[in-house]
Amino acid sequence: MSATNYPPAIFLMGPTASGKTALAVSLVERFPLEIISVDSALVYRGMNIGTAKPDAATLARAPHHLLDIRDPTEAYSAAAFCDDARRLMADITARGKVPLLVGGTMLYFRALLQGLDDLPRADPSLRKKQEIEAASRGWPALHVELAQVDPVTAQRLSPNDSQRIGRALEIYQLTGKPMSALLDQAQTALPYRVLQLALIPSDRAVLHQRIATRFDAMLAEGLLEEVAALRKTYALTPDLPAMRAVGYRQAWAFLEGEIDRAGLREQGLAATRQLAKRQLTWLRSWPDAVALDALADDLDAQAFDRVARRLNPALS
RNA sequence: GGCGCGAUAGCAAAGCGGUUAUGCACCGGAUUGCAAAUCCGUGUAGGUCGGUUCGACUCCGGCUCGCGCCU
Repeated sequence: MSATNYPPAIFLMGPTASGKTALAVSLVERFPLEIISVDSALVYRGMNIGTAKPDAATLARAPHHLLDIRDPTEAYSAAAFCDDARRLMADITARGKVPLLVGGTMLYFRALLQGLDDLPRADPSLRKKQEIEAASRGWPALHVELAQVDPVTAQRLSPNDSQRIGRALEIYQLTGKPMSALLDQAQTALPYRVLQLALIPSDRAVLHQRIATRFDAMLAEGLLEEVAALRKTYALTPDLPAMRAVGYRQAWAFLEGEIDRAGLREQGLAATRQLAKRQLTWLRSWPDAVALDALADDLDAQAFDRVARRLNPALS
């Protein structure tokens, strides 16, 4: 099957608070699309306010796949997302519809598009051991250890990059081979003709303002109560991926008495701004993205036009 | 009115008569099973006027402002 015969798919990418969900809902109402969420935090059950998860009314109009598929005590991953998303895309396509992938977790988008190399999955017990090791000897010591078995990978990592040092060590321990020797194998690129839309706000200050307004709204809607309830329902710890999410980490610190109300707001806002900045860094060098100004008055019209062209070749 | 203390980068906060404090924020970057994570990079700033000095953010004095105490 040649590339031109691949079925269509649409990506809608953008930083937090750029209006992705609203646009996605409008698109679903006008085209035969089904939404797949591309978001590492929306997968968690019970995490609604702080993740700006679409509410029930919105979901009734525009169902989203991959929401509420994990407990906050569990981990999700780029690899798990790839499996889930590819499966859903095939189902949607078989139903005669077009998958619309919406979100801001850029690593997931890239992993889906390019495929992942054949690496072993994460091993929780190994990671636990690493944590203990690192706590007593420090990550730089583990970095030195990595340099002995995988100098190539150690070279490109900072001695403090806990996560990547841990993963590289984990891969070596699981396979007996250095991570660097396992990369660049045949990855399977996504077999779809993908229209990649990127919502990029032209004015950072306006995005920051939207972030502030939204964070205050989350506080008013009961973000703290949500986190307190989660802590009662689940055996949570602050190092779980779910509790390290923006807003949740700060709410946790507040509930622990580590920061006051002002610190909660200040640190929550800063963390959200930093998240948006990192997302924009991905987008800035994204190869085939069609950039749309998230703040444009005719944003919907522009997006509808792009989507229509892709879905109805006769129009273009 | 008098006395004392202080005035340092967006915020906080040190040392120092002549080489980068530092932390946070902001900004830029990296990113292969935790990614809303993790990590990397970028700052001549010293209230104001004058003096001392080869050289002052650092010493001295005036002024302004702030804080405290006193009458």
